Amino acid sequence: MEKAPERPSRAERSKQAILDATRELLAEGDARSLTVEAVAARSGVAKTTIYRHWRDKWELALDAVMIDMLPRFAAPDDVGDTRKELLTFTDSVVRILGATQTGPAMQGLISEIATRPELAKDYRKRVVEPRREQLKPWVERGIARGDLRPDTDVRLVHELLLGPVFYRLLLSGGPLDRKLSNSLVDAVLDSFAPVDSAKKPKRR
Amino acid sequence: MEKAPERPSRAERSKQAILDATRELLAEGDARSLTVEAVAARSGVAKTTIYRHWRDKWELALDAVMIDMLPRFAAPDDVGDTRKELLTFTDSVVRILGATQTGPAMQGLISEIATRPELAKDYRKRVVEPRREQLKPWVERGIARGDLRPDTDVRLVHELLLGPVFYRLLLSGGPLDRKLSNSLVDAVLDSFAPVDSAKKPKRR
Amino acid sequence: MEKAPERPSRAERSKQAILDATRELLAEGDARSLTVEAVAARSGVAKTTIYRHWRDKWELALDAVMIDMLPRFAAPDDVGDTRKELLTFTDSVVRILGATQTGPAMQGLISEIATRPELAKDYRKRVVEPRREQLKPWVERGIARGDLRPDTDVRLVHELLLGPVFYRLLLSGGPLDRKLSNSLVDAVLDSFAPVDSAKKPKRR
Amino acid sequence: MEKAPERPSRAERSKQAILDATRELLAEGDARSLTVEAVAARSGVAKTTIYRHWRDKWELALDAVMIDMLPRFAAPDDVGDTRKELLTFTDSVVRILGATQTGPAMQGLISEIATRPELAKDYRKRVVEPRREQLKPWVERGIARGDLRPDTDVRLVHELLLGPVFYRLLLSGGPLDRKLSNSLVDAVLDSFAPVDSAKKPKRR
DNA sequence: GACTAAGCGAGACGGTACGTCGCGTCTTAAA
DNA sequence: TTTAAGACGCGACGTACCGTCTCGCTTAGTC
Repeated sequence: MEKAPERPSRAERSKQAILDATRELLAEGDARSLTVEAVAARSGVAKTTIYRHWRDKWELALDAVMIDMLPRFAAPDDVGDTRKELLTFTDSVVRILGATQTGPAMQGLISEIATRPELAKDYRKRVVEPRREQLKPWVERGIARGDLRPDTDVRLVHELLLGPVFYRLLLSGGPLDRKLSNSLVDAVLDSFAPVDSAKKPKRR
Repeated sequence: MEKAPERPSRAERSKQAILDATRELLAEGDARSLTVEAVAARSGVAKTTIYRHWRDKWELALDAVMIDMLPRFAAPDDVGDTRKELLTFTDSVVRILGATQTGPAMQGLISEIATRPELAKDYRKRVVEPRREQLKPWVERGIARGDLRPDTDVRLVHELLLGPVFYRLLLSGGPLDRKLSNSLVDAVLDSFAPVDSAKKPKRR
Repeated sequence: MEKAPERPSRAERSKQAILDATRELLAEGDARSLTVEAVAARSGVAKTTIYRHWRDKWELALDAVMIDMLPRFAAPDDVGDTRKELLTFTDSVVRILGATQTGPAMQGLISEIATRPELAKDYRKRVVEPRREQLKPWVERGIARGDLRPDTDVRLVHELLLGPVFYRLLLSGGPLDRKLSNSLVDAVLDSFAPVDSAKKPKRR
Repeated sequence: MEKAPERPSRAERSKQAILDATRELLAEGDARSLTVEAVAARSGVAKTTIYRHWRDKWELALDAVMIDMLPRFAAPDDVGDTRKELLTFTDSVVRILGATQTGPAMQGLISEIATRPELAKDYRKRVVEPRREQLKPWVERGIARGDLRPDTDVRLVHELLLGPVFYRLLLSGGPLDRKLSNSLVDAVLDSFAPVDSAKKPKRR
């Protein structure tokens, strides 16, 4: 006989409740003011249960942030236009950080990520590297199309596109908007343009 | 008769002792594990005295970090070579963050800077803006020499040069070295090269 | 099968440890020099735990003092002799204040009791009133026996017997001894003697 | 030529300002909440100056209280009526403690007086003993008039009259009013009435 | 009538304890 | 057996006042 439609286990259910509560709380304040006690209260779960699943509140916060962040990564579809593709990539990040609760959350979380090896490793594995891998086919198609130099370094492209975004989020306070994405993509396209590229007009 | 060489006031002396102790402690751990109590103990100063001069440990930490950071800013001397000049600018930052205690300190401090308006404002006024102002004459000379386009945006140059550095420091974990500075300067020079620049060989 | 002899709960155990430590410390100094931090250290309990059970050190001190004071109240047994009964009452107080650590403790505590309504209320409810109630049957028997006037005011008797004792403890510094109790009881017996009492010799 | 009317020295003037400010502050709160800093601010005097004249705030507070208390002692005039005389004595204390700021001040001060030998000594010398001396002629006249027994103990009379007053002020919280003074004087008169006194009606 | 040293205001300092917060652990009782 | 509920040990926080210590400026009193 068929099993009922997979009611999640008790453990799964409380895990979910915890993550939901965490995301709610992150949306209300920033990660710095997140409190395990508040998460427990909000989710109706005992503090003990939280610690059963996460080492501490930072790992929990990182997990919660990822839930909102990961699904927003743009898929590396081929739309036949390198600029458009890079813009899709860059702008998805700009919007996540600039227009959702993920921005403030990352602001509060970043010190923990930067200073704790486990968190840093986790973040790189789940975010930095996937995003780099995702960028790769786009860059490769750009090279194939003659929009980028054959020796274009994906890593550097990645850093030139996202570094300034985080710099604004964390330090300079500049606006995270479409203009930024555009400028960054332009800069990268110019920077890695083939040496012998026809002197076509460079700006949109 | 000559005056004695101006012994600093008591207030100045304890302020200095506090800042020194803070810098020592930052050098030993990161900013996250900095403790007002430890600063007091190390400096031989009462906790109260620390709170008399700084709102909280983060403002203290920021001040202490600046002491090490600000004097390291390269002076915008004219050496007649735009690449060299931009490299001086970029590399000074890379070295401060990559080879001194300022790197770890900033890692622990950044969440506070990013989330607290007063700290953010202070940081921008004392670091971001001066650095941008400092970059301006270099960029202007680059334009004058025909190495950069006349419409080159100093702000964007600033962000393209430093954003990736912080991205490595905080998230991607990539190396902060001479190679990075070089790549960034190359990218910027290519990106903002005049449209009609002679097709001289682009790399060193 | 028999249950084990009810090991007290953790909460009870730490409460007890706190009270014990407090009583020890009160015995060593007076209530004014009592420190929550010292109580915590002595009892091996966290400061927080103390504040979980008592608003502040004064409520704790009062509780601790009561532990030593309350069980010493003499029971209002009928021994057939009004003088003896009143003496028992008075002397129990004189001895508690004069010969145990309760005296010094009360000296340090009294300002708080006198100035803080909650403490005052607590003290009256737990000490003043019970003691007055306790005195009542003795006075009533005294009236029945013809040793006291029928309109003898228990409250006033109470105050005449104890007021001078506290006055010595707190202000005049006179000795708290058997002689005092005797004098006070004599005074009260004379004061409230029936108008028509036979002119029996008035002193012992 | 005549000297101007003796302008007090600077030291005297600031001493006075300090005492005035202290009395004002005592009138606003109780002695427990008195702070040296507030006294300095209110009197426009430096903290140092306060400590030049008083060991600590308690000695200052005691001095300030005495200023209000001492002049209120009733003079032991002979009005030809023992009851009236004792009532004058008792009621002056009841009114000082019950109707002026001296009551609350004493409540906050008493623990210091009781626990610190210097303060206790000072208080006894300036208040307890003078008051006892003052009571003496009244008692003696009472004996001479046949209202009191020849062996009447002034000290005990003193304690029976004032002990209950302080007991109410500090612990029982009963009213400090004319009724109390009356009851106490009655009790004392009855208590120390000559053995062979005519059985005159005992109450007013 | 100017000079000088004591006394003063202002206010920072070292210090003790306060009462609070949030962490991560441990206990207890119920489901 | 796993969980919710919640007390606990701990470490640091930022605050309040204490009593002390400079530091110039005033202010009497002395030459």
